[in-house]
Amino acid sequence: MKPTRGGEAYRVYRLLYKAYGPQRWWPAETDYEVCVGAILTQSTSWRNVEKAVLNMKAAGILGNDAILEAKSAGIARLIRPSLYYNVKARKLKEFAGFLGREYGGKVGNMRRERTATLRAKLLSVWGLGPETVDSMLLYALGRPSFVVDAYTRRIFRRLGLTGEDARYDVLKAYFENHLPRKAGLYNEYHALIVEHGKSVCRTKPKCGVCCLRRMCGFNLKVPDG
DNA sequence: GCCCAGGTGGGTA
DNA sequence: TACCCACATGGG
Repeated sequence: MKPTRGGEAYRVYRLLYKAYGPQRWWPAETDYEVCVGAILTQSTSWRNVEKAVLNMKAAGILGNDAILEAKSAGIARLIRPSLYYNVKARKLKEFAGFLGREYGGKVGNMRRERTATLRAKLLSVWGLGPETVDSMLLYALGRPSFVVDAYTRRIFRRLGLTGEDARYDVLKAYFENHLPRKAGLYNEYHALIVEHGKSVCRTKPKCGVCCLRRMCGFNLKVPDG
């Protein structure tokens, strides 16, 4: 199917954009900070991630070499606000080891790789799953790799646009096959989904559908397949 | 007290 | 493949 701006996926995007305006993500100062944040935000609210990132900055360890040199226990203590701090300290070290070995410790050096190749390599790193990897690809490198998260799954299931138990790659393909392959669009779309999800769709609505469905006037069609 | 937060890895059947 | 659980804590 040819990606189009006329489909339901794009229509939902326009509704969200109208409701919340441009989000201009990712909230970070450097590409490296985006990657660190992508790991720290796993199953954690951004507010807590911010505290952890500030602690790392204050301690001067928000860099690849510094993370490699630091002790796991020391990193864990700093990132305590982001939850799961022991496993996340290991994840930061695993990522730093990978980046050091493969790309000289520079996020920018990953740009020489094709997206599919880089995605596969990042997924092979312990602690980096599809959402974390796609966040790095999209927000640190500007690659058009759609990020699927719990909000995405919840909202689009309630809208009836995706299956009840669609797997990550199926949801990702739904967006990438129904939208123009533009990083800027994916960037705003995921950010808008998170904004909507945390502000409105956090609790399960009594009607069982996302409030977006009301915004759409209940006229959304379920796409084929 | 209960539920959830921008997941992921490992174990089991 | 499909579940379950561990990781871990604070705020609504």
